[in-house]
Amino acid sequence: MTMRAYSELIERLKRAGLRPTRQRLALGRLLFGAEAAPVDRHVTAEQLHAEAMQEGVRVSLATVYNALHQFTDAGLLREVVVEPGRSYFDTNIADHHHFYFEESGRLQDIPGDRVQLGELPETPDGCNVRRVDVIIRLSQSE
Amino acid sequence: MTMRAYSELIERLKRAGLRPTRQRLALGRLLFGAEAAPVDRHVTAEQLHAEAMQEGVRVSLATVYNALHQFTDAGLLREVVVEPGRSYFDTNIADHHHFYFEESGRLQDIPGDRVQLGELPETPDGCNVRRVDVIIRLSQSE
DNA sequence: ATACTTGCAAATCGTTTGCAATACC
DNA sequence: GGTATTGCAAACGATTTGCAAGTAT
Repeated sequence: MTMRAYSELIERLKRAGLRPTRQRLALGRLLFGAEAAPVDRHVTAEQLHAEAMQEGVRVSLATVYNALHQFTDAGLLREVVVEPGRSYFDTNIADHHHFYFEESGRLQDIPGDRVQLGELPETPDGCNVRRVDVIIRLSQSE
Repeated sequence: MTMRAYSELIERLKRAGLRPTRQRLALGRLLFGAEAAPVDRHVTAEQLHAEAMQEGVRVSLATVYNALHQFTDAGLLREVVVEPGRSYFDTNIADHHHFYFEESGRLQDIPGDRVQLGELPETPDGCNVRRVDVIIRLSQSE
């Protein structure tokens, strides 16, 4: 990770009101760093924790959960629920949707402009749309 | 519940390869019976269990889970996941989508024809679409 | 008679919490 | 120094499992 990317990450955290601690920096690097940047990631807390451990970063699982939720609240991540009891955190925060591979449990992004939603029913009174999630569930055909 | 509806339920279960036991009949009645039929229901296992108990039907929670999954596998129900750690079972198995009220945790059906999906990206090789879920997340705007 | 179902209680899973020790500003 | 953050281990809620007892065919 370059010096520059590093200070950008620090800035990003500060702007979100989060102290740039060792743990948050390490997790942030894994999620948004140079290696990860071009790829959109869909990680569970457990996966990210394992990845950090593997790199020799000492972080507790509880802290990973904390960080993921704080990043999500700050708009740096988006949470996607596909199955009961499994939450993915998506590094792609642009408008987009998902393919879900039932066998492998993998998620794959679909750019927002590839799915057109027709006229939606008017939203019930006193409500506004927070988000529209489209999940296309796929299974092995053969 | 009428005699006729009752035997239809028995038939329905048998066709699904499920023995029409006391528990499955009671739960089936609550889900698909005359009282419930016109309304599309979105129940959690706990809710259905509570409802059964209230009616004086003795069923264990484990059996409710079993039945819900068996009904789902048989295509009598559809499972909808909106939040980590909460699964709804939907008695509406027609093509349709959902409003989700974040505050109350309530689901509301949207008829399938009220949402038009434009050209979807071609599905990856060797895969077919099992289902497309559209969830419109709403929050109180006050 | 046999195979399928059930209930119970314990186990499991992913996630959250309480709190003392620690790191950041 | 004061507040935010961390780690740990225990708590948690939802769901699942193992197994002995009960029920449908």
